[in-house]
Amino acid sequence: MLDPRKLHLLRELSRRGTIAAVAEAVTFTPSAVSQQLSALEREAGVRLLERTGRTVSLTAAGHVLVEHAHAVLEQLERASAALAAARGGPCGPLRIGAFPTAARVLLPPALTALTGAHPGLVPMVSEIDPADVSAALRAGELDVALVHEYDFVPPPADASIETEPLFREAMYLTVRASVAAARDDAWITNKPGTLCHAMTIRACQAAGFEPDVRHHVDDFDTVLAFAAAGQGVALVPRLAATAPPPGVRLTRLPLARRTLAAFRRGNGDHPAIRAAVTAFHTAVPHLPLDDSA
Amino acid sequence: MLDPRKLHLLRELSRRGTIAAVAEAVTFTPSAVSQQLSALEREAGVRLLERTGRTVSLTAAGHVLVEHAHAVLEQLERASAALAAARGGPCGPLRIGAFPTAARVLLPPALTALTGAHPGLVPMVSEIDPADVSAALRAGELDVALVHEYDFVPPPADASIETEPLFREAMYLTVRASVAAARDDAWITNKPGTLCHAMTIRACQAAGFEPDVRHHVDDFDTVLAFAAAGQGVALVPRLAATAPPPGVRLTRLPLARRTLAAFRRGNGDHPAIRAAVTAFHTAVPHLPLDDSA
DNA sequence: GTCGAGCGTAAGCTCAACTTATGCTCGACC
DNA sequence: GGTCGAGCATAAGTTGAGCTTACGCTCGAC
Repeated sequence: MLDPRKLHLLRELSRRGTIAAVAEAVTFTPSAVSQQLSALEREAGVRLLERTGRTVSLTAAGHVLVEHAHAVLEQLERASAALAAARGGPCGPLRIGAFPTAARVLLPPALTALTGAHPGLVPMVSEIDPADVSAALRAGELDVALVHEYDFVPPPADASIETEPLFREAMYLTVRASVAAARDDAWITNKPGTLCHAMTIRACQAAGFEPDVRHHVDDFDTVLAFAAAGQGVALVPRLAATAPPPGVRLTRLPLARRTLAAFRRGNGDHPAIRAAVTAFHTAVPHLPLDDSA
Repeated sequence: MLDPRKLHLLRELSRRGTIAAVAEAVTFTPSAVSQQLSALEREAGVRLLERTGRTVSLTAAGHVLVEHAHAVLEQLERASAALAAARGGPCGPLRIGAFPTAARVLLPPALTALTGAHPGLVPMVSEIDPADVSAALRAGELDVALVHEYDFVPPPADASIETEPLFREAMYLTVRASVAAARDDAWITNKPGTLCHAMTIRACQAAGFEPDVRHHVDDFDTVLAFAAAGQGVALVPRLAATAPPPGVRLTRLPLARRTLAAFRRGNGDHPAIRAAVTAFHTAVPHLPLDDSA
C-alpha cells in the first residue's frame, strides 16, 4: 500500500523543486526526504525523480502520482474533518493566518464572534503574507488563513487549497489622480516577495511604465505617512485608508482587491473551520467598506 | 495524519464483526489488530469501538470513519493503478478468481486471448465461490474475479468492490416442467454457503415450499448424473447443461443468472485489470449461450 | 580553479508495530 | 449454576522502518 506520508513529500517536491526545500518545510533532514522518496520510487516500480543538474525534477510518472497524491491527501483530510465533527462542536486550538490589514481590521470582531459562539475554541493568530499561506496550510502550520488577491496578480492554482470569498474592496492611489499620472513619481511599495508589491509593479506595467520604487514599507499607515511627507506615491486598499493623514489625497481606482478565507481542500467541513469562516463572514459588515465595487 | 492501514483494519472490522476475524483475514494476531485499532481510536479522539458482549461493534463515529476509509482506500487504489499504467502495458502476475463453471467454460478462451495480447502477463487462477470473492479482493489475495448473481439472491452491496456485467444465462430445471411441480421431489443443491445453494432455496420458497434437500453436490456434471439416476431434481445454469446425460429433461425457467467481473473499486484503470475484463468480454461470444434472455 | 549548494549513501539509534504470554469477561452448554 | 471456550485487552519482548549524523560526489557560479 502506498504511504500517504511519502506522497505528501512527493507533492511538496513538485511545488518546491528541491529535496532540501522539502526537508526544511517538513523539518526533516534532506537525507530523510531523499530516503523516503527513494523508497517511494522502489514501491512504485517506476522512476519518479531524475537528477537535472544540481537538483531533482519529476518524471512524467512522478507528475501523474502527484495528481493522485492530491486526491488521497484530500480524502484523508475529509476523514480527519469528519472525526473532528464526531468529537462534537468546534473546540481546541485553531491556527489562523492573516495578512496584517486583516489582522487589524477583520480579526478583532471575527474572533469576538468566534470565541463567543464556541468557548472551547482557542484561536491562535499569526501574521503571514498571502504568498506564503498555501505552504503553511499544507505543512499543517495553519488551519485557516485570510488571504487576498489583486487584479493583475492571478492567484497560483493550488489543487490542495480551497478558498471562500469574503469581500472586495477598491484600491486607492495617493497624491495623483491616476496611475499614469504618477509615471515619474517615486513609489512606495511593500517588500519584494509580497503580493502587494507584485500588485503595484503590475498596475504600473499595465499603465505602461516601470515604477521607480524608492521605499519598501509593509505597514500601510507608514506608507501614508511617507506619502504625506511627500516621499512618493503608493497604492493602498480601502481598509488601509480609513484615516488618511491630512494632506494625503486618495483617488479611488477601478482596481479591486479580494479577501478570501483559505484552508486545506477537504477540510472545509471541519467544525472549527466552518465556525471560523462563518465568523469571518459575520465580521465583514462591520468593516468600513463604503463601497461594494 | 490518519494511517490507511489502520483504516483498512477498521473497514474489515465493520464487515467481519470481530477482531479475531479481521486478524485472520490479514494474517495478524488478534492482539496486533486490537492494538492498531486502539491506536486509531487514540488518534481519532473519539470512541470508535465498544464492547458488546463478547465482541466489539462500531460506534456512530466508527461507522462515519468507515465511510471515509472507503474513499481513502479507493483513492490509494487509483494511485496504484496509475503507477501500474505508468510502468507500461499489462505485465506481471494477475490473480484471477472464478467460480467453477466459469473456470471451465469462460476462462480457457479468455486466458488464451489475454496472454496472446499481453505476453508479459502471468495469470494465476483460483476457483472461489462468489460469496467469498469480495473478502478475497479486499484482502489483496485476488485482483479480479468472475462472480455471478441470481434472481432472488440480491448481491450484498459492497462499497469497496466494483463489478462489470459480462453476460446473462437462463436457468434450467431437471426432470420436472416447473419448480412448483417439483414440490415433493428430493432436491440436489450445491453446498450450503454458496450462492447456488441460496438460489435453489429461494426459488423454491418463491414457489411456495421448502425444498427437501437430499444431496449437496457442487459439480454440475455430477448433479446431472444424479438427476439421470433418479436421485432428485436440480436447478442448473445454461452453461452447466451443455451436454446433459440421456434421459435428463431440461426445462428452461424464467430465471436468470448474471456473470460479472469484480475488482477493487478504483482499480478498474489498472492495465492488467482492463486487459482481463476485455479478454472476458471477447470470450463471451464463444460460449454456448443459445439464448440472450 | 575554487567553493558552496544539493543530492545520495553508510552507519547508528529510536520508536512503532508486531509477536508471545497471560488474564479477564461473556455466553453457551450440560 | 458451574464449566469451558471464544473473544478482547494488556504486558513484555523483538524486529524493522525511519530518522539522524557523517561523509563523498557532482554541478554550477564566481
